[in-house]
Amino acid sequence: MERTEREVLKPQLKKGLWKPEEDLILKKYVETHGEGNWATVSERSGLMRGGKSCRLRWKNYLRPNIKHGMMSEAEEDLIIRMHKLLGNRWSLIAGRLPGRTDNEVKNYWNTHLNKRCPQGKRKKDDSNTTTSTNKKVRRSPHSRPICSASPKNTAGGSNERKEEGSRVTNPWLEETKSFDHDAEYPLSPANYTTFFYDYEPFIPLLDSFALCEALGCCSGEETSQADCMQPLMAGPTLSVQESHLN
DNA sequence: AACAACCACAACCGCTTCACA
DNA sequence: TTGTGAAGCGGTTGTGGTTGT
Repeated sequence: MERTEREVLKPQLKKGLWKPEEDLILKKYVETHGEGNWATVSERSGLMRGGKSCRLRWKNYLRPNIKHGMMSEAEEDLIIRMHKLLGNRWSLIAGRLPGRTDNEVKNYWNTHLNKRCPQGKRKKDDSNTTTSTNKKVRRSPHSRPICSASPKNTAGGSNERKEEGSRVTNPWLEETKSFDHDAEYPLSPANYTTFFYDYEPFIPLLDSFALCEALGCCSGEETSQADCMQPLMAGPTLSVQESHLN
């Protein structure tokens, strides 16, 4: 078996599942030195793991207050509604679920909830979707997410940041202006299987109460939008809604 | 019992964005 | 203003357990 260039360059890095003793080392290291500087963790802690791997392991598994196990019905319901609203923005959704990580939410969606959305389920032979064979190919910004009317981001990148960004134009919206194939759904080119917005800042344009409605958090008795959203604002993020409410 | 198929989740990968020199 | 490393993100793959034949 030929070794890849990466393996030659970093032959010492271990991959695969973490062992309990490795967890212990990482946990002790972070407790002593704090989070951050992940690139140096391997050499300073003695772990034969890459910084990325250490960071992920800490973030998704070892960090205090991480909740493991079954999702409650409330959590599940919130994921569904948030996903409907935000699309595959797992970190944002996870931010609403104390103790849950983006990876966990993402996995839960893909393995449990996605099944309930058959029309959006990816097919292996669907040329519009990303498969193992086209993984390296940069995804078109117009690629559809599964089963959602969502502000899908383009491949990679942190999406919250984009919302705060100064980008004003959106190639997707610009391009749709010239679409003339479907008057009823001007934002939904015919070859896209589901309707969604590909423009992050669309969210602030949402009426707050519409947002509440989508999330089902309004009882009608709240005195303000902030009160209404309060139960969903437990986490540290969701800057979109928060900023919109302020 | 042995094997295959399926499922759930952990981990990896490639990319973008940010912070800072 | 630009370059670079670190961090964060979502998509995808790998692995181990479970179920069916």
